[in-house]
Amino acid sequence: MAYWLMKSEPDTFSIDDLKKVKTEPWDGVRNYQARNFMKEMKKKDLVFFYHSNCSPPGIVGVMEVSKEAYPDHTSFDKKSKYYDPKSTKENPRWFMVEVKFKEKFKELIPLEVLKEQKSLKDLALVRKGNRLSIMPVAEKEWKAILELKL
DNA sequence: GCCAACGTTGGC
DNA sequence: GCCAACGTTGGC
Repeated sequence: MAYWLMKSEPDTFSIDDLKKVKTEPWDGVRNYQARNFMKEMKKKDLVFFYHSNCSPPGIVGVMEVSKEAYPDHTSFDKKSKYYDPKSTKENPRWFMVEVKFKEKFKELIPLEVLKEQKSLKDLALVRKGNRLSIMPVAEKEWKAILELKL
């Protein structure tokens, strides 16, 4: 089993939104590295939910992969803001996974606190200028982060 | 295949 | 709202 972290802007889609709808297709990813990580995800993999572009940014909970990578149909939809003419049903370029709500932390674990952890110095999230929205988390890192929650 | 210009991400 | 860092695009 593997561990991951996925970012979302809470104004667009927050952990509370996920809690309400229970499961959600993670559509709109238009970055090759992030896409490739989604293709590696397996059912039951655990994923940190990260709130980005807000104050304060940080990890707010845990979700679980409930459906493995399948074509992101919003890339075929001319009306969607995620439309990509280079992605076709015959040869889809973009994929998504479906995630299921597991847990919302009592308190957000701030990015600032994550940055202080020596054990997390290799995590892409805390490295300067990193904009990757989906990234792998090592088992050791996963455990270290869970110890930070209240 | 290089690289400048441009658009986006996301912390602050 | 600013802007640094990064990815992508397109001219050559």
